[in-house]
Amino acid sequence: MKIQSIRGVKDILPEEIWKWQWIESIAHKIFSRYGFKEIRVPIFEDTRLFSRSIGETTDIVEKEMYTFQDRGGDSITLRPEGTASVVRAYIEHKMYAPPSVSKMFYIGPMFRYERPQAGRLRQFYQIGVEAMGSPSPAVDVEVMTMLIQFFRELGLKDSQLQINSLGNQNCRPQYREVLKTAIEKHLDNLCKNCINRYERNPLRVLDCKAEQCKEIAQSLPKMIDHLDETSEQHFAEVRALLDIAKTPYTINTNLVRGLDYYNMTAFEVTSENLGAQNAICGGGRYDTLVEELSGPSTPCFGFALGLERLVSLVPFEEELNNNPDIFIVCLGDVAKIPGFQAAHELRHAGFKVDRDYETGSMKSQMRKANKSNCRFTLIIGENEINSGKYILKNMTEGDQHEINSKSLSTEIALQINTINKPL
RNA sequence: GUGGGCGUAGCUCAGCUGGUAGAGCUCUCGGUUGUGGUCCGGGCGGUCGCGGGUUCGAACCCCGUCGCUCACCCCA
Repeated sequence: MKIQSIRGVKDILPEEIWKWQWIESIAHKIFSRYGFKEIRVPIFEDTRLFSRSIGETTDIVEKEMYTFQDRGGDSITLRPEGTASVVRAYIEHKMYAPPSVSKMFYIGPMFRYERPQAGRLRQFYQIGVEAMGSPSPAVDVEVMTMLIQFFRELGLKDSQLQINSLGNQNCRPQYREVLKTAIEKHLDNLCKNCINRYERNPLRVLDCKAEQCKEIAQSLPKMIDHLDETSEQHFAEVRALLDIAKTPYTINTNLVRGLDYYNMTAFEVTSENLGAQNAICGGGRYDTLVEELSGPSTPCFGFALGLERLVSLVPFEEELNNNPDIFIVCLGDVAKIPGFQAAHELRHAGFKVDRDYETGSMKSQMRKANKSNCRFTLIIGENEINSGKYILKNMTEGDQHEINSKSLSTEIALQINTINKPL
């Protein structure tokens, strides 16, 4: 029986891995400008870490986690998101000790048991950013601005930053009640899901996609009209700083995050070119999570973005594929050893070298050289071996030169530098 | 968990009201000595997802099954 990959997972093949590597390198570059350093945390954790942080009654915890018992009988879960692990590590390593803010990012796979669809896999990759230790709105704005700069650097055009405020423990419970009473009047006209949400998580009614609910949601009281003084002040400063940074955004009063730990600033970046799963990035402030996981009171701000979705949006221009500098063509058995030696020498001299391991006709080997997208082909045959002069062919121009086989790498470097731009 | 669409060559797909399978691309070989890309010519390649059923006959109709995909839910 042929074994194939598990439902909802994907191989990232060599021919497209450069896209991922490129995006990741830009992330490193931009994030480091803002003082963020990478952290690598385990992909599985004590199940309780996620149920406590994400929220017992969220869909993720209730029905989407890959949870199993290990051989010691402990309940283990493949991480469905990254923030919980970073917070756990932050507490475990007492990273709150130094007086500065801890700024970290991570890149890696997450796991959720859902039905796969466009832009949604069971194993998917996220880049996440966490700034831990400051309540300042400047942190919110720096992180969001960093994100926008990252997207710009990637060449993304159609993405849109939406922000909202979710208030804090002070004002949100009150708002929740206000909202429930308001929804109650419309119960007959809401979709089935929203009737359910009314009880469990009334804020979710606000971002329902059903037409009849959208209309009703417009008329419902807004969180931002029920903020307490602290939240109100914070939200105002966030907007002011976004303006100063000239970071474009829109306020979406119906924006709600799906994880329980968010408060105050919440945001999403969406794109129309993604299909139904149009959120490319989501995040916000989570000021109480560290405390809830038994750490010291630590206000934080963070986001996570979906790499598969990002890869599908980035307008990759030139192929940054790792093509060989030189492809070696060997003619006949006499050229086998000299070809091997040439490849060896050139690689040690720092060239990217590939070759054909079979000794086919020259035509077929030249075809392979062409397909490899190499810049030069080194031809070694009986004549070349006898004369001690190999042939170096420029594959873009078509011209060729003799190269002394005794000083291959230095002569090739010279040739290449004089007739073409340096490798 | 619920619904829609789809499984035919390595890839993208065609195949009429049932008559035992086709194209393009790729690959491969060649177009006189040892030179790629373009062009021209030849060739390789498919138990039509799998299992049943109807039929003289099934890629096509029916049932089941597996897989993929999109959407709902939820989320990145």
